[in-house]
Amino acid sequence: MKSTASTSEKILDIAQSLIVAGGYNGFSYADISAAIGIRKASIHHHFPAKAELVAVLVDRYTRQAQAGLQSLREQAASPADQLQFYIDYWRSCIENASQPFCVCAMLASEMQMLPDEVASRVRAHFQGLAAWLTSVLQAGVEQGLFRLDKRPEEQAQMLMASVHGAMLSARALGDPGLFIAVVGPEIAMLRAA
Amino acid sequence: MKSTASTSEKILDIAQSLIVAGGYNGFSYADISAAIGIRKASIHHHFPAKAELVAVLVDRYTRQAQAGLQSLREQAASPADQLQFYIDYWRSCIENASQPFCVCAMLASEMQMLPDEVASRVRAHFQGLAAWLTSVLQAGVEQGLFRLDKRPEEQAQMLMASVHGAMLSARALGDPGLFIAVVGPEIAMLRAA
DNA sequence: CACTGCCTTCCTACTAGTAGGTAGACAAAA
DNA sequence: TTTTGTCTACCTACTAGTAGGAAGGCAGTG
Repeated sequence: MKSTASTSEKILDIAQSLIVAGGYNGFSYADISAAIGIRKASIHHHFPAKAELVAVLVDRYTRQAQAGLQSLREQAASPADQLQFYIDYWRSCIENASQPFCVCAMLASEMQMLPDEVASRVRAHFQGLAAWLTSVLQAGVEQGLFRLDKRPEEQAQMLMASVHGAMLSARALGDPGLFIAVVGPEIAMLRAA
Repeated sequence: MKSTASTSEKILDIAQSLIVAGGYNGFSYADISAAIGIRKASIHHHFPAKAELVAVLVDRYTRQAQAGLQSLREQAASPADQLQFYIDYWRSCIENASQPFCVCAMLASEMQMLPDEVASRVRAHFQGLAAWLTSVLQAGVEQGLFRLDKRPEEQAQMLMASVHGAMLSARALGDPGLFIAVVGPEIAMLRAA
């Protein structure tokens, strides 16, 4: 089962796991170099500048996320299920301590000192996610599954903040159960009585 | 209105605002040096190592926070008010965009790569805060003000995660209103009907 | 077929600048 | 006089980034 990923993809994979662990300033080209056995200069060949590397990385991440959300909307029967699958995805990531922690949740906390080209992409990711959540909530309301206190856009923002906040808290305190303890009641409240 | 703070305190003040903006790896002795007009070496006189500086900083922050929470418990009449004042403190900080963003919320997201002496202190801060929240919730239950779904310890952890998560989200998305939108319903739910 | 030239990928070797940290001199205060 | 705080001057390790070349694949051309 050899790795068939291209070098650029391997670089992005390693960079992503390093960012998830330590943020934008928490890794260097030397770290990537050591991790995949390639010289620093070769990384610069693929990604001339660090900001560009991370920008491409966030683009890739957003693309994957959007594809996942899209297929979720096509496969899951009801808006309630779609929302539940979304939450469950992160819950299992956190419980298994599997790396795919949300790279944008991490970068978001460093927003203030991110290069513009990165910061704008992180914001774009959140916009895309909020749009998906909004449409799911909207559909749920129309089908009589959800009952919202506020406008779907606002409710989507709140849900997103809860999910990412809970994700950070659960990891920081080393208590995976915290994620579902925070997010669970939040989505339970959306359900129509 | 001259500053009467000692050099060490000025160093800690600047360091704190720098950490809040960019995290542990987001600032250097040179940054502090430039900000308060003192040489790098002089900072090393006060704080030999960076990890030590931040450890002292977190200690100071925790001490201040505990003092604030203590006086809150003495002054505010009911547990419900105490909780409300706590939330309001952060809400006003975020809405005024005044710097006193929680330095531990920031450091928590970098937990994995913090020096041990810093990480343990950040955890200690959260433990202390959780203890305060637990006792407030407990008192509220005894006075018939709150009705909790879970044990007070758990509920306190959840509340803490929500507050810090909402804080990070509100700042990242540049939407201060998000803080109260996320935290508000959370505490409303605690209230006995 | 061989030859040429281009392109991709990776390399060694380097740069300028910054990181955290140290040694020792000096002045003022205790 | 010892202590405290600051300085200049320096160190080593590491940062992102560059220059230039070697090796191989892959056209197209004779």
